[in-house]
Amino acid sequence: MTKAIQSTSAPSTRERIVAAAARLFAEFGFASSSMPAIAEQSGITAGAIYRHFESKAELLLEVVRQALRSAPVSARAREHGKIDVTALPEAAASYVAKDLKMMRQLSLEVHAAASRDSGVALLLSEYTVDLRRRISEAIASAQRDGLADSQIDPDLSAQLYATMIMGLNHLDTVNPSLVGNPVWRAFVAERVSVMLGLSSSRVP
Amino acid sequence: MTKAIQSTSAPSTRERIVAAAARLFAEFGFASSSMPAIAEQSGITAGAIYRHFESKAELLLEVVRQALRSAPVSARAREHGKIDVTALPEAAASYVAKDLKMMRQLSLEVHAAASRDSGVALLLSEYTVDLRRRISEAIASAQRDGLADSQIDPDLSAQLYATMIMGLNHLDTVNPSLVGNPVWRAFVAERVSVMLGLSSSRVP
Amino acid sequence: MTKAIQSTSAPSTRERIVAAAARLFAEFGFASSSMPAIAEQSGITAGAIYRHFESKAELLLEVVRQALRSAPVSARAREHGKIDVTALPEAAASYVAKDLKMMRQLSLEVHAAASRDSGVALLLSEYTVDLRRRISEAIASAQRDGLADSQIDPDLSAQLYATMIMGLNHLDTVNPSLVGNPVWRAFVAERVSVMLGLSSSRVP
Amino acid sequence: MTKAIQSTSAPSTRERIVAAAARLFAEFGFASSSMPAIAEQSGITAGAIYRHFESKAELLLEVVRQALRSAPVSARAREHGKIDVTALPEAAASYVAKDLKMMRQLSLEVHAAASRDSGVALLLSEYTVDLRRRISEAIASAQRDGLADSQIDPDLSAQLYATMIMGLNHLDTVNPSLVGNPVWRAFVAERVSVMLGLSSSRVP
DNA sequence: AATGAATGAGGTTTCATTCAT
DNA sequence: AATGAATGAAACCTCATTCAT
Repeated sequence: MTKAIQSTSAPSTRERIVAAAARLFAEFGFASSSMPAIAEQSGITAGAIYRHFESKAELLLEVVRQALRSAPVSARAREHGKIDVTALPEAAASYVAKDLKMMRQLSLEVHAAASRDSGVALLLSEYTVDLRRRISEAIASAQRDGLADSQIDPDLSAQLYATMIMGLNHLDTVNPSLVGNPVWRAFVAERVSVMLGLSSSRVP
Repeated sequence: MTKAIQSTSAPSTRERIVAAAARLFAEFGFASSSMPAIAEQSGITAGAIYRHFESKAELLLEVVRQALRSAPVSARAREHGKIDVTALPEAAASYVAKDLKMMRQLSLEVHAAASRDSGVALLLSEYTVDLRRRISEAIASAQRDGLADSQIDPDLSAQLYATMIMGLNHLDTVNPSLVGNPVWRAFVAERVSVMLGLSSSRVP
Repeated sequence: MTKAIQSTSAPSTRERIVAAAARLFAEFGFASSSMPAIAEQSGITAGAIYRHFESKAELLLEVVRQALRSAPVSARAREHGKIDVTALPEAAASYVAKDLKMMRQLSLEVHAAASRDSGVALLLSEYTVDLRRRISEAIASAQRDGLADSQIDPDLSAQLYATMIMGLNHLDTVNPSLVGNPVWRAFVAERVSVMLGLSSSRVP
Repeated sequence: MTKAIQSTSAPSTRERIVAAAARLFAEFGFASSSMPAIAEQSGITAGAIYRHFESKAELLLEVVRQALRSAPVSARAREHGKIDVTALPEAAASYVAKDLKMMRQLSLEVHAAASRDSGVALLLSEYTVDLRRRISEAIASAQRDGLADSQIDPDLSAQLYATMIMGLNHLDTVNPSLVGNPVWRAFVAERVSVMLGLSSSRVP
């Protein structure tokens, strides 16, 4: 209750720092986002950040934690407890939305950071391993229900799904004109569906 | 001809600089790769780099140019002139090879750089636009020949193919255990084939 | 009376601050002992120190005051009113005791501070001038009683005695293996005695 | 030869840095001497120091090395190879000279640094151990020649001599009025002689 | 009396770049 | 073509101190 109220009321300094850092990390990358710049965006001084985070690396970890918590897939999963396999294609397609640009860039930055910071790597690994398992289970369950092609390995399928999502995070760089494009969005959903063996494309 | 000879003989200083920069950019990122570090890896001094490149940004451009030139897809395309659509799934699958780790990381770094450096963005855009066009044409051609599902938009298909490849570049971070895994490799090829509508997965 | 009770009961915050500061100054030096570190050792916050001391320099002064008050030589002198010359060699020798390490280090830090802070210099000067005068008088008195070689200038002798004590403060750095060594301790007492002309080393 | 010439010709940047650092360390202490301050005294920028020394700690080590090399006792010893015991009292007395103030302060700072920096501690230890051994041997040799009281342990005597010298380094703080005072100087020489058992003060 | 957030200055160090040699 | 010294800016971080609570 208190939490809910806080999240809508004026953000605390700590929250402002994390938000500013996330924004800057997404836009300029971790290495090119200076503590003074983050401080300025937070309305405080660089030194003050150290009242809230031990180091820049610690701040990065918090940004990563929040980013993972608010990722579209995990958000949906949290609500429903179990992942609904029929929602997967649309979940992937939702990554092309215009207003998720910062989320996409931040996601890429998180992955880049993971290959350079073991703390981030651990966080990300825990997250992806868990998510992959749940997607895999959802697919397997769908296969048992006859809703998905049971010839396809669920684990690898989940992995390929995650791979595609990582690819979609590059949309702004690879083809900005498709950002927010509804035709492209529908196309992604439909092809991912086929890729996962969900579409009964084999009806005569 | 001269080039071919040079590439097998002892590399010139310029080549050594570019190779060192590519390696470091891939491993640590552009911002975290210092000119002294690049120089050291090249066997020279930081100041000497400026005899060959005007600035660090210029060096980045050259690294990007060479990276694009040696990307698996474009390499294949250069040889055959036209892209063979049936080779596309295997080309994508080849991205999971163990010895391409640096290429994958460099590819990601190039895309990250593109979102921050307009020069890199231009180079990358020219490259991807051209590649996408050729893939699109290859798919369209295959469709006319009855080798591919003609219900699928070739442009969007090419785009999705490129997206998947970008996703595959993240393999080392997302699931290192799959790197070089032949089962995964075959799976990727097969599912990409389906995704592009190349497989006659429709039972007779 | 009140003091005596306090010194055995739980120490006041002020006392804890001074004790913590003395410990840290002795170990790391004044400049390298931060207010937050002193606060932490005192079980309070840095800001709280300023309720008790105007500044770090003021805190240093108080530490110096207490250090001078509790120095072995001055402590003995306070008790007996007058200095007993025959006790001087043993007083010097007592500086090598194992449990006085912190006192030695603090003494050195006080002297170092004196050469950089005029307030400390004044305090130290008052202390040493007074002490030297009393030692000198004790020696002169002993000379009149035929207990000391009267050929030796009492003032310079007192000065040399103080010099030797400063040297002994360096024992931990100069030769840690001698700390607490009883042979060394006896040697120091005996030689200082000779140095001051107290020993009738002249064979009859 | 070349060295001798260099030491009189214009000093190199490195030499200027070390000299400036020694001066500042002596006056303000290591912790309170900033790299910008050292740089300014050397006529360069703070960053430039790092072309010559890896870190501030490394610079300290070099300052210590040179300080030990140019200490009066070691200088004398280097010239003559062996230490002449009859010169010891005068060597100690020479520490009170007016123009050695910086040397005294630097010596104290070196000892202070030794208790906080293991690198310095090692350097200092090697130096003092060696010096003590040679003084001890000189005393023992003198005892065999009947020039010194053979009742006195040479090792402890050498130790006490070193202790006295450390005490003399505090002259500027303890009693500035004695700096350069010839009477004091003679007194020190005479009493140290007695302390070491060199004076035949026992003649009837 | 004490906390904890904040500031502003300053600390060490790195870096892209220039230039005399 | 290359070195090595140097600069000036900027990086991360710490600290003495203040102040609202």
